[in-house]
Amino acid sequence: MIPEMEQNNKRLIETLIRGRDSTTRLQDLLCRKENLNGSVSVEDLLAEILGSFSSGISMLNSSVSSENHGFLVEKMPEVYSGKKPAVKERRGCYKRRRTIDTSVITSATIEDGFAWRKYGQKEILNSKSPRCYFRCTHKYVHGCKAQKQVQKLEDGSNMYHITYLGKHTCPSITHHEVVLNFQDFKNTYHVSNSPSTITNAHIDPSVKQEVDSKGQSTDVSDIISSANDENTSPPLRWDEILGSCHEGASYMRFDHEDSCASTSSHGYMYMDYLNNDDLLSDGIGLLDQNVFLD
DNA sequence: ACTATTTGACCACC
DNA sequence: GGTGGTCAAATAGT
Repeated sequence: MIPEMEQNNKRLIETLIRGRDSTTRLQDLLCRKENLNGSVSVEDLLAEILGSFSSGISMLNSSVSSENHGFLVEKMPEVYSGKKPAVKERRGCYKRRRTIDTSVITSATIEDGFAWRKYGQKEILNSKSPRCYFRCTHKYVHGCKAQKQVQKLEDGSNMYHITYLGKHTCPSITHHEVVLNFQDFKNTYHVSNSPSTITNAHIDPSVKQEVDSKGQSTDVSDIISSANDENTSPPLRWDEILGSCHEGASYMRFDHEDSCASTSSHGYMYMDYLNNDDLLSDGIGLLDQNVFLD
């Protein structure tokens, strides 16, 4: 990797870590107020944010530390080709991977911005929660070998233990993906005092794809745009939101306005993951994670 | 019709 | 032989 790029990535990681730590402190403060008036759990929202930070940091860390520039190149053991058995009788005849690039994180959400397809679920000995197995949606299209395993923690924290195996090699995923996701997140973020319920929303994949293709990057500390409604607070800076406690902010909302295309959308990103205790047993794959286009 | 998920079976590894 | 990772037929969803 180019030293300057690596330096920027390290700075970004530090920024993400700082944001995560600030959110943790905010979580500690807000949790004492015990959900005074909300049907929406502030704790859940904060846990979601923390999960996003953790995932991003983890992915960036693995990317920075890789000699192969992140997701682009990966060495896989010869024994695991990923090819289907030639004949039906050979079903299940494969070699286990033993030396593979893995990273492990604990996150409040299974969402990480990549497109996954669930291919298996297994009850694990001495574990109440099953382990779910995911592969990259683009496995057969682009030969992407990325996989992940997800298992819910048993400590009642609604956290997930996520193991990533291999790296994304599919063309739609680039090293900058995480940064751009983060930027998209940042550019469309504002805080409102209005009461509301959490619903689910997804950014239009085509819009996202277009943003990705621009490959542009801006300073994380840029002023956050504000697509206001009548109850919206004054525009806040990203570092103001996550670097300090914003008193009175009762929920967080995303508005998506695409400056490149003539489309816009708004809503609450990924917010309905956390309140669903049955995600794992019912199939995490039910979630719409197909963010990228083939 | 096509794609994604579920789930029982198969098989490598310990 | 037990456990965990993967396959693939059946099923569900769009």
